[in-house]
Amino acid sequence: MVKSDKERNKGMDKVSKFHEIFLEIESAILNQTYKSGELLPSENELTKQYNVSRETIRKALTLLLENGYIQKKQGKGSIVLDVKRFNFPISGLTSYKELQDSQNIGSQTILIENKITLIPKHIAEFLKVSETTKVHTVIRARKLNDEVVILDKDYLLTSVIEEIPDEEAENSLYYYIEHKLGLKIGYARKEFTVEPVTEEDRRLMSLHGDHHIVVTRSDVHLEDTRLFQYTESRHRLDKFRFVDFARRRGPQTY
Amino acid sequence: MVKSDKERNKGMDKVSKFHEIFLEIESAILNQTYKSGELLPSENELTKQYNVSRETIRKALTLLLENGYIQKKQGKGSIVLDVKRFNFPISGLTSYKELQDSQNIGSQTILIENKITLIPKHIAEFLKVSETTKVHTVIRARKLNDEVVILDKDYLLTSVIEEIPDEEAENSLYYYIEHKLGLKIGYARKEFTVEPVTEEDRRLMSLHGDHHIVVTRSDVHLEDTRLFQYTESRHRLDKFRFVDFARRRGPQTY
DNA sequence: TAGTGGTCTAGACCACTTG
DNA sequence: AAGTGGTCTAGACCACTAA
Repeated sequence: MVKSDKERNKGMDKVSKFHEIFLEIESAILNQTYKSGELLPSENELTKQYNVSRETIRKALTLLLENGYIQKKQGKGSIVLDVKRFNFPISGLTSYKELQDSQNIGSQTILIENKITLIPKHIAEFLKVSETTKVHTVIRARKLNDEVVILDKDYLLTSVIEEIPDEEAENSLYYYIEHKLGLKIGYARKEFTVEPVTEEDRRLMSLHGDHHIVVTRSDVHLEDTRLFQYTESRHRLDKFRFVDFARRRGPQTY
Repeated sequence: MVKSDKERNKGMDKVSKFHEIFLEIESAILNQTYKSGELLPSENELTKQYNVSRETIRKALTLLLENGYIQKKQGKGSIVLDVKRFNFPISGLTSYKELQDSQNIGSQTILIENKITLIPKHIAEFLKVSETTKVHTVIRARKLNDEVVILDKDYLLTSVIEEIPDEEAENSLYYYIEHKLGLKIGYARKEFTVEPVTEEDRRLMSLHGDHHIVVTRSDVHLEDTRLFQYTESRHRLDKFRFVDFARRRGPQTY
């Protein structure tokens, strides 16, 4: 018996037509079925190919646009951009483990600490939560070629996430949260700065006499806007790289 | 005589209904007319208020969502996020001058160089353009409290931009390009790294014995996808800060 | 169950590009 | 003039939330 779409996609994440079409065209661009510099089929053409309405095609194209795959031009068409040169999207919300997997970098995670504590005072202030809030404090060192180049310090609210097994912390927190707990991650605010190294950095990381370190801080929220995580990720200067695709939001008003 | 919308908006940038509605609601959020944590009126309600169709309201809300103003929740409504804490959008494509204006920081720009040259070899390779390409080389130092903390090196293709008066370079290149030349900036790819300081950095900037510097490189394209600018912006470590709003694109496929 | 947002449609008109 | 993308509509059905 043939399963209906709904049955087949039970528990899946996105089953909308426009998202499916987005994924198909994305693959075709990564495949080079559609080559950089060329035009995609017109919206009317895609409407016929996929047998959907034009607005549905347009939603799919909007996703491609936002993710830097195409540029649209009125009267002309949708031009495929050169996506090969920046084929790993470090931008957006992506965890360390996901990055490693997508880039196949030989690396290793060492779990240094995983315990429940009161939230550190300065973090409570930053997040504007009570100082009596309890959090899982998870500290992990990321090794590359036997050197610790990244130190991740995560604080996860126990009110949202009850338990964190060591095995999960050694693998991927986001995988655990999304796939095992079934929570949906929504958005985050990130801040990048460069700061003097701390005594802890010197103790836990393989710093070659560096005096500074790149620090990224973020507060991560679920889709229902509940705050659940504060992250501080400390990167050795020579191993830090951040790539972003940015679209002009229209001329600013001066 | 009353002017029609089209006449009134001659040469303006966006006159679509959904964009107007976006701007109005954005102001209302910044005004605190809609307060953080509260719900916006429902889509049906907004449909009546603005006398437009629901899809038009939804386009406006999508803009608010992407810019971090709201979070939508099916069955619930659109929740206004706390936007005050991060009220300057460093993310996206924003020029130095625009940032200064929006933050009212007392600062000064010194034009060090503005001349037409052949494109430097390493940049030609990076951009995959011919080494015989001619560019405006614009080098500017950004002073803050009498210290040079940022060094901007811009290379603009003469094939797209014929002339750059010194006065414009001292003000804002983006303002000149968009408002005086009428070109439309589309998108850019940015890369952030930390690198050892060069002899030029030492000569032109007020470095206090720092050994490293934050470097952001980007290639900027027009809306019609033409490449027109390569930028290298060098920031003193203690003056660098980058803030980003990121939305999870849905669980990654492991 | 009523109200919310999420998706989708079929059609319309407009602005822009190219021949 | 023909084809492209940009905007907008009115209506439909679905999935989720809260009472």
